[in-house]
Amino acid sequence: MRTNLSHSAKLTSIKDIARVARVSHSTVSRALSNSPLVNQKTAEKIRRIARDSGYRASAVARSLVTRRSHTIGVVVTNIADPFVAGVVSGIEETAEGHGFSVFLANSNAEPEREVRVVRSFEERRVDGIIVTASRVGARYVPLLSNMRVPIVLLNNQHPSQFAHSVMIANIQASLDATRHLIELGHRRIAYLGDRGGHQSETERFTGYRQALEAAGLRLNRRLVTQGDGKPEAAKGAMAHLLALPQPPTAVFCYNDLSALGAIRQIRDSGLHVPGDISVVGFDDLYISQYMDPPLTTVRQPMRQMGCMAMQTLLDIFAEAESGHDIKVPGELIVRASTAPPKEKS
Amino acid sequence: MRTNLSHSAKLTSIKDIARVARVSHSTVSRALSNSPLVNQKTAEKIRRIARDSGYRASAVARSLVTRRSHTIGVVVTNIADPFVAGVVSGIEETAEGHGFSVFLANSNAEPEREVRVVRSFEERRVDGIIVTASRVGARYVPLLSNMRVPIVLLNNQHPSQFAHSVMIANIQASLDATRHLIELGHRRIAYLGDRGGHQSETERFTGYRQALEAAGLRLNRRLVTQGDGKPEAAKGAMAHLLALPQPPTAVFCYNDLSALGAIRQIRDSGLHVPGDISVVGFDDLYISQYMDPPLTTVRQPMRQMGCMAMQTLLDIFAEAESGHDIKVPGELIVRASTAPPKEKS
DNA sequence: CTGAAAGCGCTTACAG
DNA sequence: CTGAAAGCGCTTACAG
Repeated sequence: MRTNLSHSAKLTSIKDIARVARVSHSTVSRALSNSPLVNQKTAEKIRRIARDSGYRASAVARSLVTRRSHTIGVVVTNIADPFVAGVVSGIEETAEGHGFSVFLANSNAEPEREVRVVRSFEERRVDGIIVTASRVGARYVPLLSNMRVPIVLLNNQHPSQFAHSVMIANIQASLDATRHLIELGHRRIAYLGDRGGHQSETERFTGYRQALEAAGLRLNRRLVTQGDGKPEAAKGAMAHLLALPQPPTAVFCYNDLSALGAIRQIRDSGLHVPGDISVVGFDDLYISQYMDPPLTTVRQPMRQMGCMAMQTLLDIFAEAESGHDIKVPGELIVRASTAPPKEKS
Repeated sequence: MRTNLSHSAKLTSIKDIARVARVSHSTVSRALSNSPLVNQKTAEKIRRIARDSGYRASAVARSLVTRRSHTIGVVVTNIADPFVAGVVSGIEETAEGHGFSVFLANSNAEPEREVRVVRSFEERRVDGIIVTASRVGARYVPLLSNMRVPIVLLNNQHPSQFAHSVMIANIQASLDATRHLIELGHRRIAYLGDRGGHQSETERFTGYRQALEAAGLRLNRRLVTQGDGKPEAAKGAMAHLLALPQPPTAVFCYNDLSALGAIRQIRDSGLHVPGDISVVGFDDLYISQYMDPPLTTVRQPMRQMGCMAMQTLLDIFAEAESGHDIKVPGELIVRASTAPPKEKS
């Protein structure tokens, strides 16, 4: 006598299955979690019933008792930023590979919203949180440090001592990028930054400054300007640089999107890249190799950094507390947007 | 006598709060959900205690009893695709605005993985699912149609009749784009498609074909080629078109990323856009206006489409079952990558 | 307005 | 190997 249950009504709980299998719900629970504490035959029968009926165990009920949700929360400024998307892709990849689901929330860089989503993550009892490229200020730190779940910060403004972090080695990478321009023969090198005040910005500027210094070049404040990490603002900043009595022959940009805007402006002004002005970016977005000209830039291994952040969380869950302030080296990718300056300056 | 609880040990459940407030946990529950069934003073006291102790209600416990998780699952092929990122951004925005959290999962366009993540969403008891730009084939449909939660498909291959959908009006938009090229005077217009077989691809090709037909132009099969929606494959396909004895004077691409690759190849072959060849894309990604030349393309309101998909879900939850097969019009954005052909053909 | 009770769907000692 | 029992942290009739 076989139990044929294909296409039968859905069994929605362990009790339903227990009833048709004529065992206790404890046994069903054990069978479905492959516990050895259950007779082989019985276990198989139970599993078959579960499969045939399309039963799906409730992760929420399980979470309630195990106190582990196998869920993490990821808060990003803006998922439409290609850097962020790359990172999230890496996070999701390794999370999924370990049976974790990921909640994603945009903060739009609004402090209140960032606080709100972190709060909601707490209520959902996530096992950990990753915060990517947050620019939210100091008032955010206390909230984070009060949390009972581990937090990993990725390229964040305020690497709080309460949290673990994954960061690109901004200073060294920016130094490399700027030195590349110096070695090409440039002397009037501009820095087109992000909005001031956060760590990545400060560090990238520092690398730029150190490279000039090491080459015995004077830092010219007029060649230091700000965008906001997006093309439009960079366009404006570039226009400003081009209007200078002595415009730069090269510009190191905070990121690739800024470089995109800068190049657009250079073109609109009737000049050429790299003929008239060399441009270097930061990120190596997927599209940067297809830009015109293909962009010289610092590669951040975005996916990999996402993986690392998730792996850090997994290590912490497993209590394999290793050193968790990871510094990832950037890599200078030289393409066609940089060349020796036309004129000697 | 005031209860001062700032900095006290964390109260982790409603019972803990009940104890210090000297009421039953039922009353605490009511107070925290702003039920009118509780004395004003008592309610305030309870809320103060909760606030001061950093208490966070467990959404998982609540979900278990209410059978609503206020959670949705979003499955995407690849979050690093800028179109997808735009859509997700819209979804998240309206979800957050209505107290919903979103699970994000990449399928990498692998059928097994897509099935796996949908299954995991079921276990997590999401209230609804949005599937974006899936290319997963027919074997996926039965899984979806068996689900007990509402599903919204966004620009999907197989708009199953079991699910609701939000789709760009591919045919009309592609017709407009191709007609734009015809009106500029082009006669040898190529179509650089995606991999065959899915709906968006088929429809965009149909629009292209209809435009030619309407203008009395013959469809030339040699001018129809395939990429995979990404720049690299498009580059190869473009190289193929350029090698033709009679190369096209214009090319309509499946999407902006394909256009990016096509333009790259045209440049690498020493030709100019739009001087030698006009190029039209589809999507209007954020970067497309900054490309060189700025890209003529069909705008898909990605964020808005994401909002619509989420709103559809919200409507269904509210049982305001309206018509839920939304067709969104595309908009042709004419920029600098298209111009009249040099030679008369 | 308030509390005791039942129950959401699981897991896991505990006792056989 | 199996089942009865307790409990995870909530909500919500039900009875006062």
